[in-house]
Parts: sequence; C-alpha cells; structure tokens
Amino acid sequence: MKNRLKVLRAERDWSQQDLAERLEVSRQSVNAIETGKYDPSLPLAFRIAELFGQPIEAIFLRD
Amino acid sequence: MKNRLKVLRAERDWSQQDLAERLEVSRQSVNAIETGKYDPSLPLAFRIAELFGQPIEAIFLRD
DNA sequence: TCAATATGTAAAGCTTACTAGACATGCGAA
DNA sequence: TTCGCATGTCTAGTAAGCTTTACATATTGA
Repeated sequence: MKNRLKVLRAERDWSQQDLAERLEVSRQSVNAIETGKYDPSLPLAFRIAELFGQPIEAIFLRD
Repeated sequence: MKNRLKVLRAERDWSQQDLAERLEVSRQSVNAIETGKYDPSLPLAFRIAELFGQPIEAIFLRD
C-alpha cells in the first residue's frame, strides 16, 4: 500500500515528530509507514484519516 | 473497533467459510474479526471493503 | 562554527494479526 | 437418529505492527 502522509504533512508543515505526537505513536512508526516499511494497523489508519479529515481510501492506496 | 461483517454476510447468505475464501484468509480469521477478537490488517480491511463495495468507514466503526 | 532540528535506519523486545489443526455444539435435512 | 454444515473456541506457531534506544547524516540558524 502507498500513502500520502508525506504530502499531507508537508501541506501542514508538520515534522514526522509532530505527526507522531498527534497520532500518539513513535516517530519511527510514522517514518516506517511513510517510507513503506509497513502498513499501519486499522485503528491507526482510522486515527490518521480522522486527523487529516479524509477517508482512509483517500490517504492509503493499494498498489 | 466494531464491524458489520455478520450483517453483510447475512445479506448475501454467505457462511464464514464462504467469506474467508473470497478474502483468501482462514475461516478462523473471519470468525475472530467478526467476534471482535482482533481487527483486520489495513490491507485486509481494503479487500473486505472492496468485496462489499463500501468504504472501510461504512463497515468498520470505532467504538 | 556550533547547536538544534529533521530524517533515515537498525536492534531487541512486546503485542497483535493470521495460520493450521483440532474439538465441541447446535441445527436442519435425509 | 444420523449426517453434514455452520459457528465458536483453543493451542501453537509465524509474521507484522509498534516501542525504546541509539547512531548517522543533512540542513538551518545564531
């Protein structure tokens, strides 16, 4: 799965650390998801979607 | 997270086994997700949403 | 130039998602 | 009654998500 986290973060001028704090996960998790090391769990995907005010499908894309 | 799998399955008259085969997961996984033992991974949630033709948010609900 | 911030990465460890195999129960059909 | 199917559950194992700690590099600002 691909995702638009980096762009969404850039639009808000948030660092990975900023995003991690808002999501209540580690910075390494944000980095790993962004760099495609692994996919977030479903609960985390919901938190991400809620934070950015978009449907999960608009942020995460099947590849 | 709660989910509407049981209802969606019932609407189509599918057994847990039927659903498992269409999702290419084990029957135990379908059962565990339905009975709330754990949440599906994000990729599996996407497959479920695609199979039922609904957004993830319409099938899985935060509790 | 030095310090702080941002990003990427790695190891070790814990928790969660998923598997196969097995067993129990209930139920409708032959 | 007996058979087969559907569901729930359990165990043991593997894989994936996530944490903390740590280190390396690049960039920016005082």
